[in-house]
Amino acid sequence: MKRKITLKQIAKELDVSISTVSKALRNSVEISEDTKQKVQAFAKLYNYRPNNIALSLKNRKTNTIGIIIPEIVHHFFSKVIRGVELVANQRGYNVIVGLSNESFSKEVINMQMLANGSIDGFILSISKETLQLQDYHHFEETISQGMPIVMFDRVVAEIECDKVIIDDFKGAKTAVQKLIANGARNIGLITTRDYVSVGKLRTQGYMEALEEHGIDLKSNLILKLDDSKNFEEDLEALESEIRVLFESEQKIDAIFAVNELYALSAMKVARSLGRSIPKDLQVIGFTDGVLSKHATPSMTTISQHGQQMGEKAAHLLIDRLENEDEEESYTTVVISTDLIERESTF
Amino acid sequence: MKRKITLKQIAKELDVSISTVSKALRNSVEISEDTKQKVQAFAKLYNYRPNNIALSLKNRKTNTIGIIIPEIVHHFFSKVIRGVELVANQRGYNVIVGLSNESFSKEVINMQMLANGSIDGFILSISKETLQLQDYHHFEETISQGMPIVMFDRVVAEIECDKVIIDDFKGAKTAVQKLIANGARNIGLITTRDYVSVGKLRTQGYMEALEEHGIDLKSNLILKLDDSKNFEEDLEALESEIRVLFESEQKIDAIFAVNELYALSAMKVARSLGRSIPKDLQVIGFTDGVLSKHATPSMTTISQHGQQMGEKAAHLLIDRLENEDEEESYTTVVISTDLIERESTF
DNA sequence: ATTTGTCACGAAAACGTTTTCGTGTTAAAA
DNA sequence: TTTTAACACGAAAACGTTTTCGTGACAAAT
Repeated sequence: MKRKITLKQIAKELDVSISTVSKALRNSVEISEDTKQKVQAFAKLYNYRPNNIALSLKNRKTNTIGIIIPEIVHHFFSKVIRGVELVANQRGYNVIVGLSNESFSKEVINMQMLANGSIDGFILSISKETLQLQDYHHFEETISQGMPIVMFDRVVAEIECDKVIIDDFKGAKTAVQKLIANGARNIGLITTRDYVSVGKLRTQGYMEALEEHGIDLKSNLILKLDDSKNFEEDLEALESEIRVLFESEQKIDAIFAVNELYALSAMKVARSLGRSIPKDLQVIGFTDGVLSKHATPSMTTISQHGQQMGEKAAHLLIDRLENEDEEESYTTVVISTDLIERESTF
Repeated sequence: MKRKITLKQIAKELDVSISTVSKALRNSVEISEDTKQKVQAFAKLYNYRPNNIALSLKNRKTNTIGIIIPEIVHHFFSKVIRGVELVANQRGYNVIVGLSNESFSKEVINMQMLANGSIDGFILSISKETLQLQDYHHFEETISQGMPIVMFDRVVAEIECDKVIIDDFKGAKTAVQKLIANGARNIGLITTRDYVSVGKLRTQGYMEALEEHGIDLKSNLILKLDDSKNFEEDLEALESEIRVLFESEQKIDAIFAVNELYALSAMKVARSLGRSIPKDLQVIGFTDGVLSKHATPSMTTISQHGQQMGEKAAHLLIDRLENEDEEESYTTVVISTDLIERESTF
């Protein structure tokens, strides 16, 4: 139950000044070999470690980065955290997490809690509610106080900062092109309402792929779901919406879904309607998830490379932190997606 | 790019002392109404917030808790984090995460990084390697320095601290009892080697359930997998081990698996061998996961209630932090498991 | 004998707070 | 008029570091 030992205690014990102890421990030339040895031995014995908080205060630098995400129980986001933690640790930083739970106010509060000196910079992905409200003042405020932000995945053009995204447009287009190449002509799209930028871009990718192949866009084949509903908790609702799509559009021969759950549910519903996958219906999802991999049949997906995004975001942030002044220009890094072919397509 | 404003700056600007500003902001009776108003208005205008680091140093309290887990890309652990974050935030604490990646040395290093003043206490689940090495000196050291630890899920009797666990023994027993009640008599067990405590307990629960029903334990029905292999990356290996079990023990009519992946793979292999679920084979897994829920057929499981564990752990830790002195007795909280019946059993 | 220089160390400031303890001013009580 | 009390505020210490700038002792150079 002994408290951690401090410089002051070592100094008193050895009958030298605090400064001498500090210098001795950092091997300063100002201190005689004798004293150094004495101090270092004592410090080792008592397992002295400099107090981080004191250092943070003195250096005005915490060596800690804050990450704010909408949800942690989510394969993609936890992969991002893993990436961030990995490079943060490598480069001597800690990671402190805040969850916005997709709520604007929790996002704001969490940022305020951390922005008061606890961290040196943010890595974040914007909550759905914030995207809907389009209220970004907390980001602007943070940045104007000299605290850098790196946004990933869900970003927004209005805020100038470093960003790490995937090419949602191109990824979606690739997926749909694949379906077309495999012979599909009536490709359904299961997507969300448009306020989340990534959903919008994926929808556009879908449309462009169709157009390039001279396939008319049929709005009946597009199912726009209200993403504010928590379908994870109410699979019934999700599946019944999808069922309606399949029943009213019998000729659908492929599905592109903007996330894993939608794609999986589409497979499930299709099978329950007696359609076999991929023979009668090919499916591609957009995700990084575990469901696609372990589903039966396993699902072809567009991978998001969450960990890589996290790593890149961390590097961007730390680079900026450690090159004060430097160039003021912000970069947007695009992580390329991959088409992971599995059993739900030919 | 203006730095955050400090008490000192406000004081200079308003031509009063730092103490006056501090007191005015905290509504001290020592300060006249006039001055209070003036100071508070100014502070509001410049969006003053006390610097957390300075407060931490002064109060010798960071209001931050550290959580060390073996892996974040894992449904159970991310649910625990969510629980921890939830109550931590409610009670005014931040959460800083460290990942041990199942490695002893990373666990030690991570704890050292955080123990030097960055946090007030730990919540952690022990890495596999640490459990194997049985080297717990870093926990003892941390505790002896007056920093409380709460362990969850993977705990160890040697260390005295608060713990949050589930009743692995009883959960497993319940699962097997259910299978027996459903008519199964040749129940296979898919488990891990014994060094991870939870695996051992679940295995014991399996055995006791059999014994109570007078069913002989046949060691041929038990598949012990080497958990150091990363089966998530090598499904083939996992499935082929399970296939061997099924092929050599044709009479198996039920499977109890100690985690989600094993259970799911068992279902997959069984189906590929032409057996239908649950008619020919019933399956119960032990988990909190998303795979069980979304599998086809969906899987009956013993739930671990990860979020609840996280919440409880956070409460235990914060209670201890805020009731210094108090009772020195440590408690072990057992979170009850539930049998979640789905389609893989009758 | 005086100056110069090196050596080894200590004092103090600074980071941003909170809090204890004065202290000068004014009004009320003796 | 003198003592007391309330009032409103400031100085300073403390939390644990690092770093700048002295400074006293002693040896070498003049």
